[in-house]
Amino acid sequence: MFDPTVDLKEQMVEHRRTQILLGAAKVFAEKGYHKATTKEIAQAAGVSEGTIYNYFDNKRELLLAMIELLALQSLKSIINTQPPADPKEFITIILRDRYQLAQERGYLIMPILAEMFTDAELRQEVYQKLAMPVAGFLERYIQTHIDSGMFRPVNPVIATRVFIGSIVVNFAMKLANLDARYEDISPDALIEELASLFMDMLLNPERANEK
Amino acid sequence: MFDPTVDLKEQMVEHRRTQILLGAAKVFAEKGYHKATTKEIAQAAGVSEGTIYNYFDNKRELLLAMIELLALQSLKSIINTQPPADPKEFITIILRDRYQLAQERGYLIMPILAEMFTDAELRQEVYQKLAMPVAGFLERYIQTHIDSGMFRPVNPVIATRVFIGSIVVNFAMKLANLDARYEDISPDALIEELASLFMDMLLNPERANEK
Amino acid sequence: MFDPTVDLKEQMVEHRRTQILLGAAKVFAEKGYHKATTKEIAQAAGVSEGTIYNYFDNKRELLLAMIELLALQSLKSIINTQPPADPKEFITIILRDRYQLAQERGYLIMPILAEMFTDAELRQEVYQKLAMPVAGFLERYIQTHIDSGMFRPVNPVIATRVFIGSIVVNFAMKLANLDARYEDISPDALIEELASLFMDMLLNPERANEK
Amino acid sequence: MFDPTVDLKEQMVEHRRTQILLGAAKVFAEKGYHKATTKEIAQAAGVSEGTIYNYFDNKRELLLAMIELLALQSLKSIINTQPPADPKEFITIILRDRYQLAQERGYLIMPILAEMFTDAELRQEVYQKLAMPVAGFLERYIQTHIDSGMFRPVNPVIATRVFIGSIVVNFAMKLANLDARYEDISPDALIEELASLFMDMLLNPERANEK
DNA sequence: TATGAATGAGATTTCATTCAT
DNA sequence: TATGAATGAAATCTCATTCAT
Repeated sequence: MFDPTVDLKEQMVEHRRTQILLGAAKVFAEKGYHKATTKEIAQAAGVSEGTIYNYFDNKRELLLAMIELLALQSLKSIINTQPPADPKEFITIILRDRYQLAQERGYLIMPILAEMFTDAELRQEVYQKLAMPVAGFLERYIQTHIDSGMFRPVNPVIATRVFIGSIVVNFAMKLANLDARYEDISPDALIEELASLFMDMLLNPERANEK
Repeated sequence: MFDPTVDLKEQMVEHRRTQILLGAAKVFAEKGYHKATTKEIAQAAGVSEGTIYNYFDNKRELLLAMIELLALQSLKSIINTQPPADPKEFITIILRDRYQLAQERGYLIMPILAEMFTDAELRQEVYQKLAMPVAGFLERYIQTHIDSGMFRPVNPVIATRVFIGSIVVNFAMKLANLDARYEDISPDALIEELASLFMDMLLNPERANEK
Repeated sequence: MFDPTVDLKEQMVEHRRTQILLGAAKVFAEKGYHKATTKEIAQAAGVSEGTIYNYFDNKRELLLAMIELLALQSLKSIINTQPPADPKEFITIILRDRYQLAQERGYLIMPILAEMFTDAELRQEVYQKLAMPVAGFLERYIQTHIDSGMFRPVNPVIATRVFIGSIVVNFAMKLANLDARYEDISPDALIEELASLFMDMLLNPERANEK
Repeated sequence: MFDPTVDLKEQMVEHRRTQILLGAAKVFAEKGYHKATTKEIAQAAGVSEGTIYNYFDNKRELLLAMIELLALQSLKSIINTQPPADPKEFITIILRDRYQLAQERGYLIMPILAEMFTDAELRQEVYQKLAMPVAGFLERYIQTHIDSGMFRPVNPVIATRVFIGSIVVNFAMKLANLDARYEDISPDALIEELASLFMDMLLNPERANEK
């Protein structure tokens, strides 16, 4: 039996969840998870405190649900890209994409990162859902190019984390206003420099001559 | 006039502060800053709750004081080292030293890192006191070797953050048991791989021939 | 648009505020402001501790709100009275009214008076809201009768405070069981004696002959 | 056996008590009894916290002891005065004396008065030791003059409290900066007005002619 | 289902008092 | 006797969660 009201209902529930989640994200970003109160979240989401508990078991579930939300947005862009043949060009595309994501959604990820350091379960969750999909994609890309002889025989797992750590720290520096010298580096210049460094790190010098 | 009791008293005060700080560090590491209660901290430190407030103005000061404690321990080893002539050897020494620090004092830094994402003032504090001293040292080292022609003309500020980001993420992976594949990589192998990657990234290929 | 629920809600809020305020008054009267705990106040008001803070920002606001409550009750009776022509009769009415107020609401004013000696802001508040309305009324009354020649040309500001000080101290003596001799003076006798004293103080002897 | 050291010791003990008491008075006056901490009192008195407890059982004893101190200073001047024959002159002397006392030692009496409203035992203590000696003296003075026919046959107990209440409230107004109009009344003018009011209240009009 | 007032456990912090030196 | 560090009970206030409407 086909019951269209079920779908409609599900849609409405999903819509409410997202509405609450976005309210929570806003407040988490401003105050951090612990200092955000459910009252503030309710206000930001435009619902009452009680309603939050109709859609989420407790405050922590809001944080966990935000991971899924982020994962969705984080992967959408990166995975579907058809990699260009030139690795530097590809890395530049990825850097641009991640920089944009950091700029637009950085506030969403900050409270999650903060809690990761304390909460082992959350750590697992974030690693599985947010980090691994991207990391795995990069690992495979590196491995492929090692096999083809274009990249040096580096450890792709480690090299991927070098890549991730480098961009996380550098983009954080650029966006957090902690070091005045980053103000003099344009986003494009930063991306170009990082891409160059990675290329020098990865490209097989023997093959480079062929080019 | 020489008054030895002043020194003695100061020593005792310092000792008590450290005792309380270590208790706080223990509980912060286990539960995170926000979920750590002053009652637990007092227990862990072996003092009463009231005593904490004879040495620190409030709970947050415990976190701030931990930064100083860490900064002291963090810098002691790295700065006083007389860099060997071979850059790879030098970087390996640094990596080994940081790995040991991460292993031994990682638990101290986790709650601080967590709060950094929420607390802008703490962010500044950590950057000034913990990050910059090490980063500045590396920046100067890189600059010197660029000037001598041994390193490529990279941006030393960015390259330093690549370095820091890479080791933070890789050491975190190794120590946090998040990815099973890191169990198969020995600390030495990890350090060797990272050193190699950095060398490839930094060494001037033209000068490399001279060697 | 007419929305009767707004009024209803406001009424309920007002009712709860009063309920809590009366609980606080009870405990303040018994123990004084500082020794009264929010736990006791909550019990006396029949609500939980948390509920107090849904209606008042902090403990001190309870004290401040009590001033308004008192001011309302204190003024209601005195101002609306149409003064009789005979001053002694009028003063007797006022004394009776104040005596009754002291008897019935004295416990409300004691903790406020106590805090006045410490808290400059409260002092201002009480003077503006409690003392001045009554004092101003008396001052004007005295001035009018000076102008008409019935009262001597006394300073009405000072005379009013003589009046107020006299009845505060005498009624306090009568009600506080501090001096056994006041037990032998009936309220009516006390009021009559005070009225006589004030009349002797204020009446113009030259006009008195006319009578 | 005569032992001069006992006296010396007692003197030193008395001196220390007074030293501590004056420190307490200072802090009580600034912050009120409840907000004054023993640490502050110790500092103000120039002793350690522990030492306070060698001379007083607890914080409250400091307040009780201050009553004795005040009683001593309060009575010294008033009782030993040989009353002049003219009542107005006498009352003026008393008013001047009390005004000076209020100015100089008002800060000592404020915290005591504050606690009186809460603490029944203190109320008794203050009434017996501070109020009654002065009140009794006035009562006897009034009674004597009633007997001699110079004063009306007023109730001396009540009239005395009228007197006390009047000067307490008026002097408080003058000294507390609560009412701007008191700034325009000089102390002498205030005393003169009060003396006149009391004379009108008390003097027997029949005898007044004799004068 | 939505509301938001009520709850009360629990957190931080203060401070009078004690007591070993 | 003087000290002042240590104590820990107790106080105020917050806030996630519940539940009657």
